[in-house]
Amino acid sequence: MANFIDVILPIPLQKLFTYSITSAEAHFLEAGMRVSVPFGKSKIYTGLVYRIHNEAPLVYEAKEIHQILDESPLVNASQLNFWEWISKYYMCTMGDVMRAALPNAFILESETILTKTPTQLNDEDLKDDEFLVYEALHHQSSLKIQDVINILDKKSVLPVIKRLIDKNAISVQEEIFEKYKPKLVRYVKLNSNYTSEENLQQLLEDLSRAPKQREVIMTLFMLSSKTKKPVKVSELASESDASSSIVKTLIDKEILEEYFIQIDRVVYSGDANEDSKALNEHQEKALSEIKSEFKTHPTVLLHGVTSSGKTEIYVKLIEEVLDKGQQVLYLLPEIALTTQLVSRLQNYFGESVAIFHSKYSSHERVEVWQNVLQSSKKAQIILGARSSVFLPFKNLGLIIVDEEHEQSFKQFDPAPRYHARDAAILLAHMHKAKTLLGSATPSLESYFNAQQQRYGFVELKYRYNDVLMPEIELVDIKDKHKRKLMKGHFSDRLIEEMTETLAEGHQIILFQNRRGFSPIIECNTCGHAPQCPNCDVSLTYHQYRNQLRCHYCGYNTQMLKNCSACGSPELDNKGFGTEQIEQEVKILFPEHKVARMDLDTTRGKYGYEKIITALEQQEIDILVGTQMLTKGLDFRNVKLVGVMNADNMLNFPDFRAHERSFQLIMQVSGRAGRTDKRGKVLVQTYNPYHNILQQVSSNNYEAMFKEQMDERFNYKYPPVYKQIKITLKHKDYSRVEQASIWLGKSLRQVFGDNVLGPESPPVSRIRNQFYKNILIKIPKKQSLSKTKEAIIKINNSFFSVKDFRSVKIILNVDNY
DNA sequence: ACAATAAGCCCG
DNA sequence: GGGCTTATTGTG
Repeated sequence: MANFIDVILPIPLQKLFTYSITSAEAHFLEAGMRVSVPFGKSKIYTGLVYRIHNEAPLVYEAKEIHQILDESPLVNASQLNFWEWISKYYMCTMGDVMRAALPNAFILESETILTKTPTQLNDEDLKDDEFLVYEALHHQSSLKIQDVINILDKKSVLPVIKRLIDKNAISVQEEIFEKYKPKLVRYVKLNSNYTSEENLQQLLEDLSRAPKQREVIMTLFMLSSKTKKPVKVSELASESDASSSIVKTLIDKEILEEYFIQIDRVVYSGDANEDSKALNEHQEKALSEIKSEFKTHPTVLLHGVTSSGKTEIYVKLIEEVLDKGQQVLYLLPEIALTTQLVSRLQNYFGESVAIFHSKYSSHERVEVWQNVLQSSKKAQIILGARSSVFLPFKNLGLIIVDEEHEQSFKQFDPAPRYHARDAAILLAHMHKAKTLLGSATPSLESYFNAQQQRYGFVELKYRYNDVLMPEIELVDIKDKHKRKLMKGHFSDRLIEEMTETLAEGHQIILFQNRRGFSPIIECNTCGHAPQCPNCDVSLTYHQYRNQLRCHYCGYNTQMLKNCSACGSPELDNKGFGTEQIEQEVKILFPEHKVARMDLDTTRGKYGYEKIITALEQQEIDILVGTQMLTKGLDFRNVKLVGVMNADNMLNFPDFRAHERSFQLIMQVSGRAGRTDKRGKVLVQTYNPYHNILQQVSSNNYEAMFKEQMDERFNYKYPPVYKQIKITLKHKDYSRVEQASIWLGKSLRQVFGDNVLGPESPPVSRIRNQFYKNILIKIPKKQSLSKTKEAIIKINNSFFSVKDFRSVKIILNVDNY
């Protein structure tokens, strides 16, 4: 009987692909193993075995696989179920899920390698560019495609290569490379020839004329007797104060023997050196409530005010799950994965904590993956960002989603556009595990679910040590402007409070939301603002490099000296970003240290940590920053938080703008006064009577929830209705316009008034592509899966229209 | 008239 | 996604 496998390929294609295998291979292969397979004319891809069967494809002859890449499954059966769910729910292909789920290093791709053929050719037979490539092959044995691109200095090199092949000058091979290389550490030991006492004596005598080498041998004895462990080359070299070349000489003389041991890149060498803290009465109560809620609900929402000590409660729950021998996933927004929290958990749980996030190299991710797959001791607790829901858990007992309201749990681009919180709840369900959602400002949808009894609900209203919530004061800057009490963007009240706080030796955080409000340049004479050539936005000014940059495509240019429209040299800085606030603070408080935290200053791997540490060590008096400031940081000495302008977030055109503003201001406020003295928050606004600001200042989540839910109900927004956003994109404006009108019409025939648009988004052109959006609102009682089926059907007929085939369609389920 | 480039198509 | 075929555009 013939054997076949269905394979997932990491490309955005709807179907699985069938390959034929031998019966021996059929015997060996299991679902979840990787195979390399030929695809198309020449490429070799990494595929993941999805199904093994005997059903020969009817309309084509299946190709044979190239090679088996794993000895045991890399992906387990429950993960494949999870992938399937993601792909169905978020309307993407299995290939998309595979790309997101597997660490990059697992997905091997072949590379085309050129080599010279033995045939002798006359140089006159070759054209100039062909000759260049041919000549290069005389100097090195093989060339990659990229090398040829560099040699010829142009993009389309394939025709040249093709001609060379035709002339029999070169041949090409496809090679695949393992991307993951285990990290090896070099160790040394004494060659076995010298283990006997007499040989050793002889050796030391022989070396008497090479004192350095003798010294090294003596150090080796000393080290190995002291530590009773293998001795690293690096250790030996530094301990004996000898260069590594002396060690090498000894190895060459076969006196020492080198060997390699594979080690983990991600190691935490410390032990669990702290017991978990005893809980206070409020925490204790919350903990027991959570446990009793878990008896009736798989998911529980913990609403605990900032610095109420949620983490300690998590730690207690984790301890219990670990005792049962189960794994724990602790999800956090990317940005909140700070050393602060990591080292806190490592103190409690030692090396059983593994960390997984995007700043990790692909090699480090492979190691975490392997540890989880083998249910290794080193990975009992995974602390990770959204992509860690894809790790190969076997025996998951608990998922904690901290800062549950954070929108960064939702992936926007590329597909799969999944929400890690929602995916986590499903993942927990598959493992019969529990999920705990925690937040000081829960998302409306989670709070709503808790009210509807879909989730259990526990509240924690008291801050740790009964510290008071900060006092929130609204400052009317419209009035301040009128009475000329503003200095730049600072009201007299804010300056007063800042002066006082600094005099007391405390620190200040100033929050400026960058969103939709970046510093743009405008000509004072004609009002012209420089635009991005590829996108429909004004360029923003970045002082630190004196550049104009586009936030959408990364286009940048030197700051202009004159207006490009009228030539006037008077260019003015409109709007204010963090940079400008920083400047103003420096002028207002020249004797204090000011720092800035935003995307620009935290770019490097440790950029973020550096600023945090500086703040903790009180090297910074005033920190100016964006959203980043809001994420679960614990600064003892910050007593004042200033929100520079609350209005630009409130007025943001998005149905969640109000909810977000509330969450954001509450979260920054939480940074103030975490210990003894009560903190203070000043919120500058043009509209102090705005309901959201009133709710913020009275710390009234319930009122906010109620009012926002009314709005969501009236305007059919989530969580009352679900929604799917369809984005069309093409480089030809009239093409997208036509296509979107057609699609809108077809959708309306099925969904009626629940289809909104098509509409051009606020930024309607990005990277020279024009965009149109269509929004589909889905009532609670309407079946989500039927809705999706209908959309897919309409999509299919859309693509059967020849003119629309080149239009890209992006489906975004739960686009919020 | 031709080549360089873009668009369209399909892969098992 | 990429390689190959076919259509389109630019250029001497």
